[in-house]
Amino acid sequence: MLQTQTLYSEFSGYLAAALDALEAAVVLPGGLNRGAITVEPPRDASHGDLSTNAAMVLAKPAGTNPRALAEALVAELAKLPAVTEASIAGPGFINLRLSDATWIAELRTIAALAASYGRSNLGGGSTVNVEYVSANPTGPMHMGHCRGAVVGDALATLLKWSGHNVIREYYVNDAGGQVDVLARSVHMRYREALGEDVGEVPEGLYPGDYLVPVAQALAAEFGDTYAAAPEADWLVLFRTRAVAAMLVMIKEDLALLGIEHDLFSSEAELQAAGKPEQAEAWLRAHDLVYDGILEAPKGKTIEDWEPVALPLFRSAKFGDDQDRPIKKSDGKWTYFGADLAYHFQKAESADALVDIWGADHAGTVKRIRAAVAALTEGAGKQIPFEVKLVQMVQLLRNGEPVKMSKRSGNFVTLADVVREVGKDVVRFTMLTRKPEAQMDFDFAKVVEASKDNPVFYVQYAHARIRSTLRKGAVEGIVPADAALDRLGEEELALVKLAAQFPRLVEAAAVAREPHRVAFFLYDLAAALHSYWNLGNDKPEKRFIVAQDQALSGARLYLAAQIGQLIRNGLAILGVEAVEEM
RNA sequence: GCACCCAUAGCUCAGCUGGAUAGAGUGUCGCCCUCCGAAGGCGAAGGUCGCAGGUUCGAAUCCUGCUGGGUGCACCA
Repeated sequence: MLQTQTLYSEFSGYLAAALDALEAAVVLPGGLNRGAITVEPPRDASHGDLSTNAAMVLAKPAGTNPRALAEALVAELAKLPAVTEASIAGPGFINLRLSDATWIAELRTIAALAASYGRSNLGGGSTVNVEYVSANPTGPMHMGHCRGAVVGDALATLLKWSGHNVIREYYVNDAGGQVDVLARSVHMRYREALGEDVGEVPEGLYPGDYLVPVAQALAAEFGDTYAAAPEADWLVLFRTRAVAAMLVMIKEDLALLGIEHDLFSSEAELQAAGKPEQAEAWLRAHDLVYDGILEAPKGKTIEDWEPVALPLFRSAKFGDDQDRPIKKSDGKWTYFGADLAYHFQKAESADALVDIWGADHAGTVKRIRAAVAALTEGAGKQIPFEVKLVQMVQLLRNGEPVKMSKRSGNFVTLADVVREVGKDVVRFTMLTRKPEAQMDFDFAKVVEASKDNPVFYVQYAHARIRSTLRKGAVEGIVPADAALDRLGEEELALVKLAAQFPRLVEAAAVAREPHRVAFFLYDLAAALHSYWNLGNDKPEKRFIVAQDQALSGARLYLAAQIGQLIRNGLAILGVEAVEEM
């Protein structure tokens, strides 16, 4: 069940009709651009329930002044049955106050749509490919991957709620030099498993113990066949086995976070299928790839640097520092060379591409965007391609930085952190900051179960609602919609906040910013707690009022819908709504 | 040297893609437990939105230039 009409979009329609009426009456010239018109709640609730800037936006092109136009619009809008008051404020804002019945109707809508309230058809079923995580298959996930994983996953769900078909994709870099290093590392462990004393793990190999079981399995299966054999005999086999084992581990780590991808795309398979060659041929034919000399990198001295001729992509034409090689001097594809073909492949089965990358890859955004734009345009369909850069997370423990170093093998694994603080805390915390801002993740603060901690604050609001409903049930009072007209100002304030959820979800999806949902939930929880606390001093404001079954039923109905809304928001974020705390 | 991100209350951060008197938590100060949950509640103080220009009815938000912090700058991934 999809919700296509929200209260706000409904009023946008009414506004458009009012403008049409003014055009028909020749108060307003036809053909004005209405794109900048908004219908939203005023920042200050005392101004009313809805506000529009239409008069200010249209006054100038219409050759009139905002107040005059606003007066004409107010006259039209005041005719709507849902509008109890229409007024002009400030430079020409039109503020509308809506009848209680309108809000009560919205409350019923929440109840009717339940777990679908907030879904929309904004995306019109178009397919968005969201690529996230894509960690190299050389070891378990570490905390450096965590933020991108959570943000990507929440974004994917958010886009689904907004009416997109979503492909969650993981790009497996199983073709580069680092997986050869992985294979060699496993070979060392393999010799160790056969009884050889390998001593200290040599510099340049992965030292992690997690390779031991892979090596043991190879030793059990093949004995000492490859112990003294030349690398060419075992490299592919060991690499394949190791990558497969690493992917199993990675999927387990992701499962701890509640993340499951639809598609794992292999770089090796992409290359085997000749995709990079096809891309290169097209780019060469359009003079976007040429054989040239790679310039020396600037601002950084490299001892053994010497000029080499390589096939270069003209990324400098698109704002990059210099043109970038798509092949290495040994004839193999560079990461970039394979990656542009990979994105072109993704574009074949999607209407839009979104990549979630760590900020350390920011320098490669321009070249890949330029290459993808050229390739998809060349193929006759322009596919929007966005890269969302997720900034670094600094891990702290009681204010002290926790060191992360993959090379040394003693990095902080994602699994350890999830086991220590829990999936919900990790996910919610990662979503309480806009992705492009750096963040600290302090173990001590994050597990603190108090109001300081947004996760618990939101979950507590839900638990409180559930416990109240349980208590009501014990006393024979259940949510009922018979006396909703008895809900007063304080109760309807909750409904008004709740009613913003659909437009918030849409805006968050358009901006690709799932963190907005987290902040909305925090606000909603605050409003719920605040209403609750009215009951501390005024027993007549409690959800359950002993002498008044009808009123209690109505309030429990409201509570039930707020609870539903919290569940919906948490579902987008991938966080559990708890029954009790 | 260049590119990208960030800069908002003492601290940690929001600010709905240009709207009205810039918000929340925390900290500080003052009150409040016989209570459907006090790990709480109510209230107060606290701001040159880094700086300087520009765009327009209107700027924390957009543009330009600075300052400060972060990240990255071989054919690595």
